[in-house]
Amino acid sequence: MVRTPCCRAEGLKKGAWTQEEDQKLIAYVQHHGEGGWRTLPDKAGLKRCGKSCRLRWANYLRPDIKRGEFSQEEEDSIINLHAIHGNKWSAIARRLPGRTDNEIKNHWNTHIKKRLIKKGIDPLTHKSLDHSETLPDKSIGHQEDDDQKSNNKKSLGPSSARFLNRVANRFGKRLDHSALSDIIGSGGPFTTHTTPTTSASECEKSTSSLSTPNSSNLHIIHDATSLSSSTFSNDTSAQLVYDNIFDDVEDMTGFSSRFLNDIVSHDDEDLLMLDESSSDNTLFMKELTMILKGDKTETMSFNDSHLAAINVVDDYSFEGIDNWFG
DNA sequence: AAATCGCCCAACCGCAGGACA
DNA sequence: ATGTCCTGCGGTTGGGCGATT
Repeated sequence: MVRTPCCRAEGLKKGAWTQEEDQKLIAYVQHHGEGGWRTLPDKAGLKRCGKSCRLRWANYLRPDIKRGEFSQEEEDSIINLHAIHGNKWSAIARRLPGRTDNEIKNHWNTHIKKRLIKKGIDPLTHKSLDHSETLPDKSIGHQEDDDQKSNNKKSLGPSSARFLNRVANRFGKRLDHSALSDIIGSGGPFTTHTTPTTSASECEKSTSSLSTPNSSNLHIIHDATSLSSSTFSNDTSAQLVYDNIFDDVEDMTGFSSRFLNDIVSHDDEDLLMLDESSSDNTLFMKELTMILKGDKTETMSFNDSHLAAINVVDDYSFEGIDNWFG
């Protein structure tokens, strides 16, 4: 396999870094900050290409890097996150403080992958390698076969349920869980089934904009990580539901459709742009709360009660929000 | 002791996409 | 609208090193 060098310039060093080079790089970054990698080597007196410097810093020299063995907890997280994100190592790394994407990728390829295969689990699909059954492994994530997908959709019922799930996920990331439960009461979708899965990744960026409905009863949570551990269930079977939900946008109508499309189709943006200071936000949340508390609910079980109740609301129940929205 | 094998992981590569002129 | 620069990402490589023969 022939490769062209990443850096065209002659005389640039490649391969392992020396201590001296490390020191130069550290000193430069500490003084000037990260960035400007292209010009950094010259300024720092390094005979390396900028890319190499960036990699060295990001994967090895950064002060916040946690070195050493991966804990069991970290490995579990990696498996779960891989089930959600696939080989999106940077996305996984963002959720494992102190670990780099490269480190996680290496650890996956050299340890976890093999271990999963040994256990008879396909590391790609997180399913049993013999295809006879889906393992009850907690790392099972978004990749399912079509049959199961269609079954899930079937049992899910009206599109509004999907919509509500998404709303629950979306808002659940921003709102204090217990506060919301107080409003909605037990059994509401916020109480048991919001998960740090797909929606968590969607929300990770969205939390930064803090376009949060305003209410004295609703507390904004800024830290998505804490939400992952405390606010949301670890029941990954729920992830399956949500991922199915997220796949299905076509049959949405009216408000839910617009709402969903906004949320679903733009992972990188927070399009639920409600002005934090606006009283409309409170109105919106009241509407939403009323719907979530609505009489027209039914309990839905999923896959032998992997899931507890999810409130399902018929589409016409969205009329209020629909009108409000638009 | 020397040769070979296999694993690990730091580093490299090409590519995609955003920012900017 | 286009081209260039720059950064970040995921896939891959290859050197180091311990284990085995």
